[in-house]
Amino acid sequence: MLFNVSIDASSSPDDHYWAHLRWARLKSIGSLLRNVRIRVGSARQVFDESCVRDLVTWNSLINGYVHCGQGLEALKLYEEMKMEGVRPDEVTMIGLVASCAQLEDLNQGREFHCFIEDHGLDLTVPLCNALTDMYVKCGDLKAAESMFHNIKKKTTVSWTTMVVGYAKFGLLDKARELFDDIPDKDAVPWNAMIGAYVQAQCGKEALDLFHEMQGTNVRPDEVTMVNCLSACSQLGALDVGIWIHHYVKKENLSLNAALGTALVDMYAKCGNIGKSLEVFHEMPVKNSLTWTAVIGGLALHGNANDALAYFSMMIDVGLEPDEVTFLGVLAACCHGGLVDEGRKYFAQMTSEYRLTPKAKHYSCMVDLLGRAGQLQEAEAIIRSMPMEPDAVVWGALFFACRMHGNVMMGEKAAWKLLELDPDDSGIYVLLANMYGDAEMWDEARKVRKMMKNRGVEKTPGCSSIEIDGVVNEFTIRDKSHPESEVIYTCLVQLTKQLELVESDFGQEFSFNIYAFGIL
DNA sequence: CCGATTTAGC
Repeated sequence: MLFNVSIDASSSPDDHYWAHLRWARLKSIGSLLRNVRIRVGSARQVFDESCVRDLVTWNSLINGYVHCGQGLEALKLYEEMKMEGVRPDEVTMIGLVASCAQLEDLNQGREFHCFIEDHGLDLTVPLCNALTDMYVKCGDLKAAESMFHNIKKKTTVSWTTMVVGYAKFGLLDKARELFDDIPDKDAVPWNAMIGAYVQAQCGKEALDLFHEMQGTNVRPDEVTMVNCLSACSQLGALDVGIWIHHYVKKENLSLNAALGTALVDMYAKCGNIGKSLEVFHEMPVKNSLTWTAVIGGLALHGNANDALAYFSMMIDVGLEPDEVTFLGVLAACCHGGLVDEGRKYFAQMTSEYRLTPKAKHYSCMVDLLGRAGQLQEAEAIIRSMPMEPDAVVWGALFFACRMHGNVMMGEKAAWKLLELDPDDSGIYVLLANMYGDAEMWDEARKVRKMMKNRGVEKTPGCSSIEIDGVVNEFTIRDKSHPESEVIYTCLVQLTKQLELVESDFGQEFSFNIYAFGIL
C-alpha cells in the first residue's frame, strides 16, 4: 500500500520515498498528510510544487500544521490562502480556531468566531467543539460554557472538552458532575477526568476512578496508563505502579515515548532507580522528556555523576534540553556538592541553549552555593534575579546561613521569609533557634514574643507511611500507635546510625530529623 | 473537534 510508507523524521528521505511522493501528490495531498507520517515540512514542499491547490489541499496543510503543534505556521498559511483568493469553509475554521487554542491567542480566536458568524458559516458540532476548546485553552471559561450550552447535539468530544475546561479552572467537582453525566463514554473522557485529578495532585482520586473504569467495558489505553503512572509517582505507590507495568505488557500496549517516560519516572520516584534505568534502556523511542526524567531520577537518588553522564549522552544523541532538564542537572550538582559544574551548567543554560532560568533554577543555585559555604556568591545570585525572589530562594539562603553559622546574613534571609510568609510558624522557630545557637538570647526571646503576638499557631509535624494498604499517620511525639514503643526504639537506632555517617555527608541528614521533630 | 510523559527541597 502506498500510504503505508512510513518515514522516520530523523532520517533523510530516500529516492524510493520521493518516487512515491511524486505519484501521491497527483492524487491528494490531503490523504498524504493523514496517512504518511512525514515531516510537515516535506508536505509543504510538495504543496509548493503542486499544481492542484484546491480548498481541500489548503485545509489539509493547515490541519497538518496544527497537528504538528505549529499553529503559527497554520495561521501564516491562511494569510497566503486569502491572497490567492481561496474562500475558507468550516473545516478551514476548525484548523484556525485550533491554532488559536494552541497559541492561547484569545483575541485572534474571537476574531475567527466573529468571522464565522458574519459569513454565515455552518456551526457544525466539530467547529463548536473547537471553539469551546479554544475558549478553554485561552482562559475564557464563561465563553466556553456558553458555546458548550449552545451545542444542540452534544457529542462525547463536546462533553470532554468542557470537563477539561472545568478541571483547568480548578472546578474539579463540577468537572466530575459533568463527567458522570456523559452517556456512552469511550476511553478519552475517562482519561481526561483521571488526568484532571493527577493535574490537581489528587493521585488517590485518580487511581480510584481508574478502578471504577475497570468495572466498565471501556478498555484502558496508553493515555490511561500514563495518567495512572503519574498518580503512582505522586503517591509513591510502587505496588500499583508495578501492577500497571505488568498490565501494559499483558495488554500489549505500545511502549511509546510518553508511556515509557511515565514508567521511568514512576520507578525513580517510587525508589527503584535500577528498574527505572532498565525501562529507560529498553525503550525503543526516547524523547527529550524521557532523558529529562532519567536525569531527574538519578539526581533524586543522589547519583550526581550518572545524572551528568546521562545529560552529556542526551546532548550527544542530538536532543534539546529544556529548563526542566537543567533543574535535574542542577539538582544533581547540588546533591553531589559539584559547585564548579553547577556554575558551568547554570551559565551554559543561557549562553548555549538560550533558555531563561526560572525562580526554581535560582533557588537551586542558591542552595548549591550556600551548602558549599559560598554565601556571598549565593547572595549575589539572589540580587541578580530578574524576578522577585520567592520564599524558596530566601529559605535556601537561610538554611545555608544556619549551616555555616552566618547569623548576620541568616537574620536578613529570615526576615525576608517572614515578610513573604508571616504565618509560617517554622520560620520563627528556626530563627529563634539560630539566635539561641549564637547565644543571642534577647533576640531569640524577641522572635518568640513576636510569634505569640501575631498569634501564629505552631503546626505539628506530621508524616505518614503506607504499609499493606493502610496509611499510618504520625504527629510529633505521637505515642498513640499500638506498636509505638518498637517504633521509637527503631528511630533511636536509626538516628545513631545517621550521626555516624553525618561526618561523611554533611549535616543534611540530621537537619531532616530535627526538622521533622522526631527527636 | 476532546485525553498523555519531565520541574528543587522543605
